[in-house]
Amino acid sequence: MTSPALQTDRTRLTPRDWIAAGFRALAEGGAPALRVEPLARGLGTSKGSFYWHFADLAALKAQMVALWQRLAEEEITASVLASEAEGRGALQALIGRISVAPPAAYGGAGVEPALRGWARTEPHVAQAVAAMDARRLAVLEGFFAQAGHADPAQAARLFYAATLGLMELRLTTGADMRAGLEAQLDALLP
Amino acid sequence: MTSPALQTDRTRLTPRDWIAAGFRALAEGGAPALRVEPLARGLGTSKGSFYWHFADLAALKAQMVALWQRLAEEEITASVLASEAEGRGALQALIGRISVAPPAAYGGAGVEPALRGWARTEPHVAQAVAAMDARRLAVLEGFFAQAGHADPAQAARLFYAATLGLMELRLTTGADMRAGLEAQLDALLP
DNA sequence: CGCAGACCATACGTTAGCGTATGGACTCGG
DNA sequence: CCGAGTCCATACGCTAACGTATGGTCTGCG
Repeated sequence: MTSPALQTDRTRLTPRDWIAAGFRALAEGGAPALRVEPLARGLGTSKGSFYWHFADLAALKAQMVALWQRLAEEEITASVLASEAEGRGALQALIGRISVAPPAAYGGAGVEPALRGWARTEPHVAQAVAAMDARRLAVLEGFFAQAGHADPAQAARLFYAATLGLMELRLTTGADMRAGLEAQLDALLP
Repeated sequence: MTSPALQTDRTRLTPRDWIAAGFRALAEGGAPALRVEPLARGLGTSKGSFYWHFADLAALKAQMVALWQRLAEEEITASVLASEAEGRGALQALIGRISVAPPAAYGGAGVEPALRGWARTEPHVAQAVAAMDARRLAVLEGFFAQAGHADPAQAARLFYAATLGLMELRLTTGADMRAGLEAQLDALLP
């Protein structure tokens, strides 16, 4: 990457460090864990650092949402481009991407559900999530149409709903994401 | 019902009133909205009343979780009993129950997603949700087995995941719960 | 070397909420 | 009518966090 020091160099912090810490806290403890002083303690620093890099807590939250939107959007375009395959092959490629826990270094696997929970309290986040849902559904619908499904919109809704649900179930029961998605695809594309 | 005054009689409050208010707040603003003084303001009273009926905030939360467990369990047994039909008929009856927003007067439609979000921060809730997931999956598996599905466990997982996902999507896009569930059933039982 | 700016620590003042304590008010049986 | 119990209001001390203000430290550049 182009960043000189991607993680902490033990002394100076960058805004990205705070954002990464924010995603970790979000995945761990949900939206109420996004507080300045606990984050600072977690990073072994003080809030003086935080308020140097950010105007206030809302600024960090806004940047987190913006980053999530960028990453999720990149996931979509990457999926579209990577799947030169037509029809079913594209969907299987997509499954590979989804089941591998997208955001990786930032956040991790639990970010998406936590962010959806966060959306319940902050309208700004709710709007971002709603927009992303619509976006993803549109792409999925295209895939299912290519694959020759009779009702691509319905199939997209079901596939996406199952994806969200399996994410949830991975947290309570330890459901296997990939196997579930493949089975769902088999059910929808007989 | 057997309750003498189910809602407020404008002066005296009961524990159930506080619990109902708690579910409304939970559905509205998520777990962080479960605070004593805001709840009191919402009920037009003071926290003196709250601490008369409950030892502390944890007590209210515990009773809320307990009540949710009872109601959800009743939903399950009602579903099992109500569906004297075998196989597919039982599942269709179940869809009718699910899509109608179970908890009704308490809470409402948004309670389940909010509670799942709440589970992320409080282990007590997480355990209750995990147990309920396992319980529901077991019942669903039985239904799919009766309906003659080849892999009832997988089908149950997918149907339940789709249900959870459609709940989520109802909040962002205004997805139609019942139609989605019926379509999912068609996909799983060809 | 020495200063300027970037970065962080600390000490405030303020707010929101928790739980307690204490003193009403209202009700009902005697 | 009156006391006992039920239910609520208010005031208090406490804590955690917010955002500000101010000073300290380090680093590179001139």
